[in-house]
Amino acid sequence: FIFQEERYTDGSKWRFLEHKGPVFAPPYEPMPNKVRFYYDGKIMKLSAAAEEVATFFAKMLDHEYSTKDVFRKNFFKDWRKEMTSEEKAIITDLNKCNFSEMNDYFKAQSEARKQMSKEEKKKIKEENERLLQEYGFCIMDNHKERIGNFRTEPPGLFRGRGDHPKMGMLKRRIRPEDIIINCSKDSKQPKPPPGSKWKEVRHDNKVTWLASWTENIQGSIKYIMLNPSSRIKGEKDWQKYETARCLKKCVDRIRTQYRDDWKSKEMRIRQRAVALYFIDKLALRAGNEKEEGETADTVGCCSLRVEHIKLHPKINDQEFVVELDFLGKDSIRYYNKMPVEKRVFKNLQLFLENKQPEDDLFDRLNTSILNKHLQELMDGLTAKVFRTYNASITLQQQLKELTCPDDSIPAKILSYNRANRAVAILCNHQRAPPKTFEKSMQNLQTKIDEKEKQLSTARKQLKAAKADHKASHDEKSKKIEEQLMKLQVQATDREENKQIALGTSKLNYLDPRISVAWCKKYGIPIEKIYNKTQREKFAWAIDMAEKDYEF
DNA sequence: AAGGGGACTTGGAACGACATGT
DNA sequence: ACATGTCGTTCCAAGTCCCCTT
Repeated sequence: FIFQEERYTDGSKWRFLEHKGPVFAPPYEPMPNKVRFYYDGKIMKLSAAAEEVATFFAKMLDHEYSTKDVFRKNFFKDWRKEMTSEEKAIITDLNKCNFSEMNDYFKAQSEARKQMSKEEKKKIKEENERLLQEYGFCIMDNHKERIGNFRTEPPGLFRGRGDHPKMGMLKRRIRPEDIIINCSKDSKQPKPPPGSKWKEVRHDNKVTWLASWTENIQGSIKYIMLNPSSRIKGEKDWQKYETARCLKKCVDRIRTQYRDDWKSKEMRIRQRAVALYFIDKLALRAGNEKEEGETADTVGCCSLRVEHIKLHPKINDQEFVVELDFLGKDSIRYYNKMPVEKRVFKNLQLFLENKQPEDDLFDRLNTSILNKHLQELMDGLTAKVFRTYNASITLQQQLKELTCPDDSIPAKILSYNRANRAVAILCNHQRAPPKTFEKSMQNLQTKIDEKEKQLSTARKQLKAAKADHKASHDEKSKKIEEQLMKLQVQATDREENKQIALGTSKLNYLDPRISVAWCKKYGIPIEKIYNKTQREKFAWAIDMAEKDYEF
């Protein structure tokens, strides 16, 4: 079995680790003299440090970010820290700053890049390939593995998502002195760039990362880790789905228990049981507490507040309807209105009693309490396992329900995408409709119309041919029919997918063995479902799953 | 139990390369 | 050859969960 050979029992992740360290962002290149900055209408030459930060803002001039108050305030504050005392004395108002020549310059640069000749583009591509070959791989135990991100993040302005209090702050440049290297003692250690030193070199084989640094916005640690195709990531992924399959075996018991707990005398147990019901039924995230003012105000299950929920004893013929409306991860809105069991409803009414909108719905619960309880119900069980389990089981059920054995391959793939879509909707994976959506739908419709015309012409010819007892045009009609059907399927698929993002569920929630088995069962080439990168990530599953695999 | 640090997974958008049609 | 749309890749933020300290 592919993972067994290298598993360690003592919690260590590897015995040998060798790599070249990260690639750093290129140094700042000052603006050419002809590109000027104006303050209050007057030309002003900036010091290199101040100019660099100014260019970060200039690059974002066309973005909505740069008009937001918080963004501008944070930027200006951090920018001033980079100025000389002379600059600081003059530049006191961001509204009097004119970055437009810098902005034009970057636009021209990007245009020039597009206009480069084939040879120039090829040269850049080769240089990138060389860098990848040199720095993009490491040796972990006996394998050469691809590194996920071998570059440090370049400096720039922080762009949080949603209403982020830190948007616009300066993300500082990462230097070798910020980097902790992790590798094995007996490996050839990476060399810092000439004239510099690493912050530290350590040999910790209880972790999987190769290098790390502390980022200055939140003070959190960033890592350089392996690519999803690596053994270490694949094995972890496989384990994740095995845990979810474990839940499948005992989910009935757990559901019976939490339904029972809705009647508990203890408030904390009732809250735990209702929260778990939400996590199971609605696939909500756990909802850790967050430090106020440090991040956007978003919530998950355990951190839901009174203001996020409405109870309707009766609404449009339905009883006991719960309305949830809150911002979840990445400030994506979750909105759902659904009937629940009477007991759940009554409990929720109880939890809401005598509370203010900003109070916690589950005031006797947090993720740590919940996960401790889950751990007792099943080894390795945590809140997120429910999302994985419900996503994967939904895919499997939907595939069973939607696939018609006699359908053509495109029609079967539409069924697959619809099953995938059911999961994405469950997990609330939304996207902004693509900017070109309407137009591309129109184009597709034009193609369909043309194809229909072609078909009717071909059919007329066929009739004529038959009347003449000549050779049949039947083949031709069939071919056009097939093309038409393909286009129609494509249109349906695209329309249904307007605001749904399939990628996240496909990559993180759906046991790939379900898809592999489905492909084998219905003779669909795996390339139709997974692209090259995805096939590399899921190599273990492609290797493992037969057509009768059951999640 | 509270709080913070650390390691790892999950997430949508931006970017850029490539395919396709003209 | 060029423009345009599509799709894969990269980016890096934002979650989860565990562990340690107090």
